[in-house]
Amino acid sequence: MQPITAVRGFKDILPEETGKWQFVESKAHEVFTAFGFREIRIPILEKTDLFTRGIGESTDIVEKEMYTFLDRGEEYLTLRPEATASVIRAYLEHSLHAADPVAKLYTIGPMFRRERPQKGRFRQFHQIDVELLGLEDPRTDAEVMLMLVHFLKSVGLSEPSLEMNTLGCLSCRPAFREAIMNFLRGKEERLCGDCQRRIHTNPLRVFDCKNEGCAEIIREAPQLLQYICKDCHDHFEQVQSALNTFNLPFRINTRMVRGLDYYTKTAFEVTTEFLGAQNAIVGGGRYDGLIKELGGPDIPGIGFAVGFERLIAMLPADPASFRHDPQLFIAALGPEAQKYAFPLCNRLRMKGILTEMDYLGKSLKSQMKRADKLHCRYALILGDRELSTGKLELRDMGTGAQEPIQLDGIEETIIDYIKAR
RNA sequence: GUGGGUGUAGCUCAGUUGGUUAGAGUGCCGGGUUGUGGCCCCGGAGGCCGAGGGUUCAAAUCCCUUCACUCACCCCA
Repeated sequence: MQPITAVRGFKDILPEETGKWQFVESKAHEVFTAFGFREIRIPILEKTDLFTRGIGESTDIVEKEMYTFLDRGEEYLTLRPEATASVIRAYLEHSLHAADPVAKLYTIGPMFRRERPQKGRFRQFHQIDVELLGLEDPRTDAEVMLMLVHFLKSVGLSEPSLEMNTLGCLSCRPAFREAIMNFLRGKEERLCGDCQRRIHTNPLRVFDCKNEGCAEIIREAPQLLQYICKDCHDHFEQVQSALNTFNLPFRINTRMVRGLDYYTKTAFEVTTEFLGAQNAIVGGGRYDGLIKELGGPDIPGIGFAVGFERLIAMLPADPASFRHDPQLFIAALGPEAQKYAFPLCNRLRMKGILTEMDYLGKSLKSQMKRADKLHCRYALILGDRELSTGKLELRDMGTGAQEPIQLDGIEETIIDYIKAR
């Protein structure tokens, strides 16, 4: 019988790794809370229409990557491929905009896209998703990017490289799109196959084609900045000047485009060279038309999504700060000592001391080995001899120093020792 | 969806031109005299050599199929 394995592209996160996950999550809560964002938890399953309307029908995500199924022959449901649409759905469904026009929300959880797995890309992956709804002030764009970089630094990335661009808005982008299509017409045969297709689906994507021939052609193409409306232009300038007030380094990348249709004006990314082809660890931008598109009032928004696995992959291997090593190992010898050790062990745990003991009646040597393997800070040696004299041995596993401590009041003594370090 | 690479012990990998009971390191369990971890030494457990078929006296090794993993294209976080 073949054992059952996990589904392709779906990963177990083992105890060895979860320390890092908890660390990153706690930093996210800490930083986002300081900036006035509050957590929202939303379902993993949504009606399919939410994504076809939100993300854009002709995007790759919607066209071929969604886990969609017909629920009991009644309606189509989809495992969410991203979080923004769901957050906005919840925001509208509970009329959060009526209670307060400004909502600052974040959520952390799994997303699902049926792509071919590779380094940094899984079918179930996790995102830290942040959304700021109800403000179109360019300072909020800068503030969100500042918070993002601050968060990345606080988990240990040294110099996150922030790239930014403007994508224009619903009033100026169509004109630009038209200009690009005109420019590319007649040059089809010099473009790669993918780009020939893109001319009709999403001509802006030709800008970030890695094919050299396409890059050469596109170099002479019209630039968005020539077509952008005054409003978008001013917005872009003001975002930059706000970033400069924080001395936040950023690079303008006019070739950056976004894969989701809803983005307008500011778009940004944080990339890394350590992840191979999947180099984006954060993607985000403004989406001033999306809320209206999803049936709500005309409310602006901006947000970003951090690829959790990609971020984790950049963190140092296994610093002690991610681990939860036991503070004490009780090495009990013989049945009498065991009888004493068992309640002591659990009482200490209830006082918050990470305590382990042996249940197999092993030799002292073997118990000490286990204490060492678990990286325990102290070992408490408790045998019949100690029980009769009332003096136990407390061994510091780091230094090897060992000293007698009184059986009376042992819980308090141990707690004092552990807190003193 | 399209290419390339790889599947041998829990993990990382050897395994010659096909040739007896398939190896190492690491991890695990035990031991190196009475009750003390790390280093060292000794012993033990643990493999349908990814799965199925074929060639052959003989297959981990050659051929076919399939599955899985992985990297890249694509796409994106």
